[in-house]
Amino acid sequence: MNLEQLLSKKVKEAVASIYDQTLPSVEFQPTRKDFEGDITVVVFPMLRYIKGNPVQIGNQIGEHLKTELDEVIGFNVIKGFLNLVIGDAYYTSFFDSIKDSNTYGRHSVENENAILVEYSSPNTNKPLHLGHIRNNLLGYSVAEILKASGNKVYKTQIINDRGIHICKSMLAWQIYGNGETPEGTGLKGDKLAGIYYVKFDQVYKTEVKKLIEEGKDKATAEREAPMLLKAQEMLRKWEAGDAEVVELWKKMNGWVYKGFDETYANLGVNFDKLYYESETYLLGKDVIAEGIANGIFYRKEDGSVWIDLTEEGLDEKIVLRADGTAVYMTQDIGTAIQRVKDFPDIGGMVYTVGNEQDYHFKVLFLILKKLGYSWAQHLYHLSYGMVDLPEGKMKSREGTVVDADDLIDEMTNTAAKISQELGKLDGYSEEERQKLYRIIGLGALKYYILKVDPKKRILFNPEESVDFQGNTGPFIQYTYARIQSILRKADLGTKHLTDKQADGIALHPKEKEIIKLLESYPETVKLAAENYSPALIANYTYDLVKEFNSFYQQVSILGEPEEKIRVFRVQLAKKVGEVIKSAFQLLGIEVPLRM
RNA sequence: GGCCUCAUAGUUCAACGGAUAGAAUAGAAGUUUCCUAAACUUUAGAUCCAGGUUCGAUUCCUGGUGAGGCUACCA
Repeated sequence: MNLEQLLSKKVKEAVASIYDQTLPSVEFQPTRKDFEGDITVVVFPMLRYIKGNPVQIGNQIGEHLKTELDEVIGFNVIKGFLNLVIGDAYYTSFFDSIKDSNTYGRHSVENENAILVEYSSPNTNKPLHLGHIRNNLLGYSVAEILKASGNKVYKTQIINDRGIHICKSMLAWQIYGNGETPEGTGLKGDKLAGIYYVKFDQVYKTEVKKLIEEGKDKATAEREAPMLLKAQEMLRKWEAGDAEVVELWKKMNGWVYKGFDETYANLGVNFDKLYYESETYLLGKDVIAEGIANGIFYRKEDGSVWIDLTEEGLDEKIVLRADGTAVYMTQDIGTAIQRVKDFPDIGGMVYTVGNEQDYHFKVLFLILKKLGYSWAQHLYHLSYGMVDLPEGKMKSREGTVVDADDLIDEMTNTAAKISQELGKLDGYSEEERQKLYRIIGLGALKYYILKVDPKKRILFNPEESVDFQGNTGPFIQYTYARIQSILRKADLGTKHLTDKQADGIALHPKEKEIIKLLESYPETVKLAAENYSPALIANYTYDLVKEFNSFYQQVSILGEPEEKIRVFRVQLAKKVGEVIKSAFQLLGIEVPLRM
């Protein structure tokens, strides 16, 4: 039983014995810094059950707690807030109970059902960009947080490897590529494909312009440009299984996958299972037939199939075209069901997709619920805001994108520059340095993106880039590195304090704050999982680090004359380091031994 | 037009309906014989507007204003 549960029980007892009333719950909050005390009971909500003056009630409950519990050594009441002072002994013995745990903050698997987390899901016609980075970081981190809070997780992505947009880059390469290959040009495969996607658009636009000059109206010109007609022809051939087209498709996709794999490796994300749209795009049609039989869907006169969601406040939505081919929705219904066939223990799914698709997922989830799948109750759209540049929206066709690989390199270079200016890495080999620059550069980028609430848009200014000071990844990494330095010098060896020995220590106020923060870590992980929010973990870690830095500045850890206190402080520093590392793992950020 | 999201110091972010709205940056002023100064300390500065709900509203509701998104037999 933790402190809050214990206090909650005792407060209820107090209310029962003094006022003969039953409280359903007790509200706590950490005591504000400017008041004396460690944990605060909010009396106001009790007024619904107990008539009286909040100050008086607070005093009576406080008196009761003080006599009943050794942990509570004092209290004061201000307005409706009962501030409890908790003795050092509680914190030292709590710390003793967690200091040797290797898995502190990670909850053991308690849910039989697994959660499938989908993220990334790129098109295979162009390289990954900044928007994908946000998607990948969010998806990966949420998967890690769900794991840490006691869920089995499958990470997946669906690769959009078919369709007209894929044919566009294939076609442009076929016409203008002169047989270029990644090996021949030295370009990453995804970059090469991306070049021809842009090329298609240029040629297409020129053609459209020419047609308009020849007197066609805009819509007709856009529809009849030869380049587009050729791409459509290519798609028909692909769907018919034309050997030449399929081979080209395989070749170019192969290049792109290789390029993506490199970017994923650099970014530190991975997947347990891949789905390819080319293999799943026909799924879902049989479900539509079933749904028609059940009266969930209906067929219009032209043969197209729809669902009426007006009762739920939404529109009517098409689920199958008049010609019997699938739409996006059909496929998504089909793949969701397929995933549960592949992994029967799936009890829920998380879709990491940008907020422009909010409506789509609302509809998708509703349809799956109507179809009666039990897991449909636990679907979550991890929706995130766009990453904007100062000039506005990124447009891949116009080449105004921030490329993922370029950005990672740029961050690494900035880290190297700052690091060299500070000149702390004497004695490190070039290889070790490069590795460290990468850890720091990526740490800055990842933290910068993950600390923001996913819903909100991010304005990304490549010039100003990302900070390395203040509430940033490197700041936290730096603190971690300093702790490691302390541990190297402390040579703790076999020295350990027992519960009893530690009990005699008078805690520095900052130490108490640090232990309180450590105490709240497991709860923070749970909360982050419930809210699918890496930002909570990021901000928690920052609080912990800030508190530790402030402590570190005020007292000497290794220089403390009294052995007992020195050992305790080193152990505390060690634990802070472990929690930083653990929390950063949940964000997918590495932590350096030195920097 | 309809629907959805967002709006907090100059800037970037916080705040289960709780106390005097927290940080960071940029500004001003300090702290290195000592465990890593990528640090620490001090200082000034903000809830888009108008109503409502209640002991209490940045948070919930209504109406505005501003920004973005969705509103395809595209994915």
